[in-house]
Amino acid sequence: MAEKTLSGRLARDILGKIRGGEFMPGDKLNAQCLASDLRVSRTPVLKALKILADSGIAEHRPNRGYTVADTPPPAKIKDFKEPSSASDFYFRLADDWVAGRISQDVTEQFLLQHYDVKRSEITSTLFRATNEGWAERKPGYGWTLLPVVNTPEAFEQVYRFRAAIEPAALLEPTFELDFKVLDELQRIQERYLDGLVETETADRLVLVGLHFHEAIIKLSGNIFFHQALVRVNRLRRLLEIRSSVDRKRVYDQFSGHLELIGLLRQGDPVAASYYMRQHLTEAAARKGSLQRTYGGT
Amino acid sequence: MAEKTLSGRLARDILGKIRGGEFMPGDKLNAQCLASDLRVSRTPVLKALKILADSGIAEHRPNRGYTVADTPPPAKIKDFKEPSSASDFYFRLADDWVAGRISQDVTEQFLLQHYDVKRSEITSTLFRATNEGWAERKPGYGWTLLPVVNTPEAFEQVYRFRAAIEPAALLEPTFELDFKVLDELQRIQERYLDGLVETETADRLVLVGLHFHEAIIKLSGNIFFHQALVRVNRLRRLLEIRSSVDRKRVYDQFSGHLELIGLLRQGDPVAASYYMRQHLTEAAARKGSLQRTYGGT
DNA sequence: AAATGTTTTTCTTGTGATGAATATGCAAAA
DNA sequence: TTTTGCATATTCATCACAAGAAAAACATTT
Repeated sequence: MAEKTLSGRLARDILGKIRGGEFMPGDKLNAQCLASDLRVSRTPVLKALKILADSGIAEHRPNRGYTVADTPPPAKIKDFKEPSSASDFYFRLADDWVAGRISQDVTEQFLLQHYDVKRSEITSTLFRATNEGWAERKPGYGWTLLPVVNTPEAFEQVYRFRAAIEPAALLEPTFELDFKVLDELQRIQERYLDGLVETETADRLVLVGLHFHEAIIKLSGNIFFHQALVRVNRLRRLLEIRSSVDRKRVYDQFSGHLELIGLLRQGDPVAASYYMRQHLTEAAARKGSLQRTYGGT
Repeated sequence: MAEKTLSGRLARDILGKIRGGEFMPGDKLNAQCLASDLRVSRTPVLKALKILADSGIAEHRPNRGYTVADTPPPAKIKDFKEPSSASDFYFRLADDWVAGRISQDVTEQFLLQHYDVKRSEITSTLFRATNEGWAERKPGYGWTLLPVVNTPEAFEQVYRFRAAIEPAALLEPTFELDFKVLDELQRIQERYLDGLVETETADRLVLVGLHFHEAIIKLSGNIFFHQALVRVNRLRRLLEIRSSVDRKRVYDQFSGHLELIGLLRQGDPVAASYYMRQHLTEAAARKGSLQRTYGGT
């Protein structure tokens, strides 16, 4: 299910709340509360609830609204998956460009013909690519795709940039520990070290790693550090997802994350900052050696 | 003249080349060369040349193309000014938002009715604002404008971020001195210290300051530092242009720039990096005190 | 050949209509 | 009074098509 409509996504979100324990079987699903919580009007929420009711996850009684069903049939639940990023036009375009399958100069018309997408999506994608720094509008018609992120040095440069901002972010005066966030992150890392590293996709492993760093930096309370990191990470996704992942290295990486959480819990941001710098420098060195063999593919 | 068309902008660009000495009176203006130089086809270049010929800046002889006129009438030249940023919808929207003249929640329809712009411009502006971090699409219809950049702390946070990246950028292994750039920057700073500080608009002074830092950081050879700086500077423009400028402080600032150039010329990036950190910390402290009195307006 | 002038083709933007989706207002039920 | 269900009003994406602008192809002159 591709969840193209708002109500479809809302159904997934509400199901997430149910599975996350926010609502227990028999609980009332108040339409107004859900609507303001999800920042939409009641109309799409009601549709979402109807979808859930049709799946047997919720129950509806006239003039009494919806409640969580007592025994949600688990078979239906997998219908509400997240859409995969591989189907995203942005990633397809980036992939084709990095792989050299399309020329440097493209027109919107060309993209319209060669990819099965709407014009609006082409516009927004090119706009986004411009913002990410790998596309540029020509003065007249057409666009130019830039080679920046394509070069092997880009990998190292990203790490050097992160080594400048991430340790600094931990030393911000507005930095504040949020144990709820730390607990959550710790749980995730442990779950992965406990086996998921072997079974999850490479794609997923990279994302979990990125998310860890973003969540930590967000604690700095300085949005500019966080935004900058999110931004370079978007590019990293383009680069790294294509490369294979050495799962042994992922163990080291995730253990390092746990170590960092430990230092933060001890209330020692200076040590944490220092450790973060180390963590990034190591990762950069590994990537560097990987990169040298990677150019040939 | 608003220069809405490509040929209009090309006319301005070509005039710039003439005034910059690239073409002398009597020189031939080869359409093909100009076209590939400006990355467009000959069609809009020819239109631009026609505009210039109509203004008496160029001359046209059938089947011989265009040449620079011997005595370009200076009166006409002021018609080819840059468009002012104040007329830019992006800045008008940002200004109205920061000043509290529009509500947090806006629909595209609302903007369409209250500003005299095309739908496409609204779309791209909101997209840009999203990328700058001060707007966000609601799940259903409408957009939410975010207060982030509005708060007084934003000023300080920007400076702290810059203090993290700018000195680090100067220490990048790929950092390379470009004396042409340094000479140019030095000339500009000196010209301003030599009187322009008093006469130019506050708007302009801020921009010159931003541009200096961006140009220096660009020398690092690491595009991620440069991009991050450009990005936060876009926000600073929104914030600072509204505030008045203390011209005495600008002298200090521009003298500091000259000092920095001096250190770079001596080939001492470590000292330059250290000086940069000082320079930014000072500026932050000044802004901080300014900010405390600024909140009331 | 190379540059210029001219024509043809291609690309993009703007407009308005349409329909689907969302927001909102109101009466009825709890 | 609050919540629900439904009817109505808005909002926005999309489509087709026309007009304008740029690119490319062609013809002509130097």
